[in-house]
Amino acid sequence: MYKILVVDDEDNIREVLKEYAEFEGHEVDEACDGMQAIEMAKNADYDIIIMDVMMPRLDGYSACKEIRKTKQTPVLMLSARGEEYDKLFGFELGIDDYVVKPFSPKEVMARVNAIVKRNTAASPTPSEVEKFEGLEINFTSRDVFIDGEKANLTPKEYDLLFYLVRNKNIALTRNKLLEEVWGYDFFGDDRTIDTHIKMLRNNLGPYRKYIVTLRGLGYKFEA
Amino acid sequence: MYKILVVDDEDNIREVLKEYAEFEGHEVDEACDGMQAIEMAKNADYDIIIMDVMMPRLDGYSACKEIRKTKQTPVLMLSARGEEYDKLFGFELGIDDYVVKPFSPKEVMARVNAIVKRNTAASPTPSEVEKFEGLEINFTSRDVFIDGEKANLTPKEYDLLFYLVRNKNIALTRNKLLEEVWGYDFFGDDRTIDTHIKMLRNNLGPYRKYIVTLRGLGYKFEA
DNA sequence: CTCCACAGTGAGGAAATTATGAACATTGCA
DNA sequence: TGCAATGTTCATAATTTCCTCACTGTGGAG
Repeated sequence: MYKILVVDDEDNIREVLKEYAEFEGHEVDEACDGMQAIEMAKNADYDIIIMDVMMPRLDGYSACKEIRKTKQTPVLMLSARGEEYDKLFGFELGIDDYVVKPFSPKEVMARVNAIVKRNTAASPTPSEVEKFEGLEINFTSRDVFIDGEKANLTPKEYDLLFYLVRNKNIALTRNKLLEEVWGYDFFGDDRTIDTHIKMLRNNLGPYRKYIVTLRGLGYKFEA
Repeated sequence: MYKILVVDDEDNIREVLKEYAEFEGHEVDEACDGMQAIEMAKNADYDIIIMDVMMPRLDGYSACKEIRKTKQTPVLMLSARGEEYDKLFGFELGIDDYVVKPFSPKEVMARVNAIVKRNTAASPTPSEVEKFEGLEINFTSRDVFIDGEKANLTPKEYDLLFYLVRNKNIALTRNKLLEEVWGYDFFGDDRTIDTHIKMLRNNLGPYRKYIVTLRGLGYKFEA
């Protein structure tokens, strides 16, 4: 899912792009002109900005130039035919790509995907880590360390722990856990959860205290 | 000055591009089809390859795929109208951009400049050699040394190892591996991965320990 | 204090997953 | 074309993990 800013003064173009992008599961904000675009781009982190060249108040190139002063957000330009000079100009400004009107939303989204992919591929995935005293959980490498020592959890134990931690301080019913960790199609014994909780607790050593039993309800990871 | 390889079966297109590029001070080689392009791309380091999609003997996509196995040379595709699906396909293959025929040489050169600029500016030389004890991996020369001795890996084994190492300490699912190493269009058996992991491990000798099995998930290179 | 519904535990067979070897298919090349 | 190397599939073996179940422990309502 990307966060996309669509900037165009024509309502129907914004609408078409927004619809298509949301259909693909992205989140879309809109702006009507360059000034508004600058404002919005500064206040939020977009994965990409799709912007028209010709707009009232402030054109796309100037807006791009201004935005680039503070953010490296990739920009895909929409331009009318016969603006070749401007295109060249655009690349120098650091525009990532442009599409000539009229375009198909499909083509635009294909380019959006290409650009964002290119942009994010370069950064080496910061590992996601949670720490609670000597209990360290690394979601990226799928490691759990207890006082510096690597715990040897089974797949279900990992899944269960990860789910509990991702939802820390939230009361989780047995049903919820079964559904989320075991899958909606699991129709097994309730004791199954208890058993895995037991194993998990054993594996967590002194940090078993974080897993709290909620009598009559389920469990909770309390941090 | 860039070193450019122009690949197209139509003489006049090659000629026009060559002329324009040389006018801008670049050095241009030519190839008439995919096979020839692969050959030339392997024997020289181009800053960019401009390649037609439709060609006799071997099409542009296949050639691109093949070239990308050994080199990271950026590729700009030339395609005829009405190949929208292929465009999408192209981006997934790692094509950097494409231009739809008929195009103006000026537009093509603008994109060439943008791509080469992007490629040389954005990449702060990711370390091309990785070492783990006596296991040395050279991404550039595609060599693997084990205690100073060169390992004789098959192409797939290289690909797999390189991908694992490039994503070291990240839990990789089987699907992810299939998608990234085999390609999204591979619809084969999951056990295929296991087999290659096995061979890779055998080839790594004492350093097989770096490849960790994540039961229920996939594998990980743990350094 | 007693009861009892609910939680914790231990163990073994069932089930799932991975490792491996070999057959088979494909590719590249002489 | 035929050989050699590589890649894929598949059946089987080797592991590991999961689940069930009977039993024990326990908190708190009454």
